[in-house]
Amino acid sequence: MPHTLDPLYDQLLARVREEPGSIPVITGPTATGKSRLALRLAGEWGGEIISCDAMQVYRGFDIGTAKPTKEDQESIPHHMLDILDPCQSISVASYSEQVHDLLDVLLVAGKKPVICGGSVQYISALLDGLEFAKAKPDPALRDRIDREIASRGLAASWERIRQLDPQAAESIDPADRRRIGRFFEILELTGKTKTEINQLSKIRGPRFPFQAFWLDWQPRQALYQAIDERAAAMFRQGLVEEVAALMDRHPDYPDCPAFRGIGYKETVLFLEGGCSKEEALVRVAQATRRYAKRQQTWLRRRGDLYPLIRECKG
RNA sequence: GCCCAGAUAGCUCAGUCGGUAGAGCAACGGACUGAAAAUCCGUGUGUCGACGGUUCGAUUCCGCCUCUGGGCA
Repeated sequence: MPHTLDPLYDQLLARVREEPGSIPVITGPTATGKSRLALRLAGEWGGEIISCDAMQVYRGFDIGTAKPTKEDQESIPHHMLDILDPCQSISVASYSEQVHDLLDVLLVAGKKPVICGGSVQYISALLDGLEFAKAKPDPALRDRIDREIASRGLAASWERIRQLDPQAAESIDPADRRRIGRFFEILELTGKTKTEINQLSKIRGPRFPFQAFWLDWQPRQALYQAIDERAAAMFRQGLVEEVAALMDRHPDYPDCPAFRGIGYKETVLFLEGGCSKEEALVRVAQATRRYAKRQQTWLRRRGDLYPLIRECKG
């Protein structure tokens, strides 16, 4: 099992020492060992960890999100964990705002932050210094727009985007309900097209001197194996019990974003009698593998990440 | 031992009234600007179980063999 992270840690440390003023950012697909690396770095430095994970923000969602343990959190201060109830939602914009504010505070206090997590869109927003324009989503509006799209038809809705904003139409697939909806949401909220809004949310470059690392395993098959093992371990550690308790506490769980996380939606399905426990495990592992792949796709196109690759043989 | 049904992509299967084949899932690649662990797009050559026969031509029809499932002894 992964005790071979030592050489990678040495690389990490060496790079970090070369740029003393920088803020290390450790990212990569799930189950690669990011947290361990971050913990060790922060431990050695007396630093504090800022989690970059869209699911670990939820209180009570521990096993399925592979949240750092109580002991880890006691030994090293962690931020951005357990800040929301499962029915609240988080977004790139609010995440990056909060982290920017947090970084200001920590740096003034002379702390050494280490950012760590696999929510690559959030990481990207930080590294690029995206400024999000005021187009704050509104659930009621969203609901109404969804209904309108349903009655008008997806194709017709997309066609309307093409007329209003040809440039946006190019990056929105005609079958992408979510983005088509978001387009009209932005339009109603701001009176502007998506392209206009994106120009306002321009990339101004990072606000802090980040130094980003991409932790990954080679070949991908090895990572998949680790993912399968971790999924099984989550069930052994009591994922089902955790989810059952959370469902009890939140009767409106079907509408809560946290219950849509990997490991949670499958376990909910099992608890509702929709599949066997074995089937649920298979699905969790599968969804996690797909997720890891999407994370890699995202990271691959960035040119500013220092790779920390664990080569797995046999 | 006999009878029946199968054997086709990594998996589950469809199909070719004889002109060498296609779905779902997986896998792989990609997109992403306030839901992102989300949402969505693209990619299908595989001794069509083995050997023989019929045929211009067999994965398809026939024979035989092997294996699998079921039934009868």
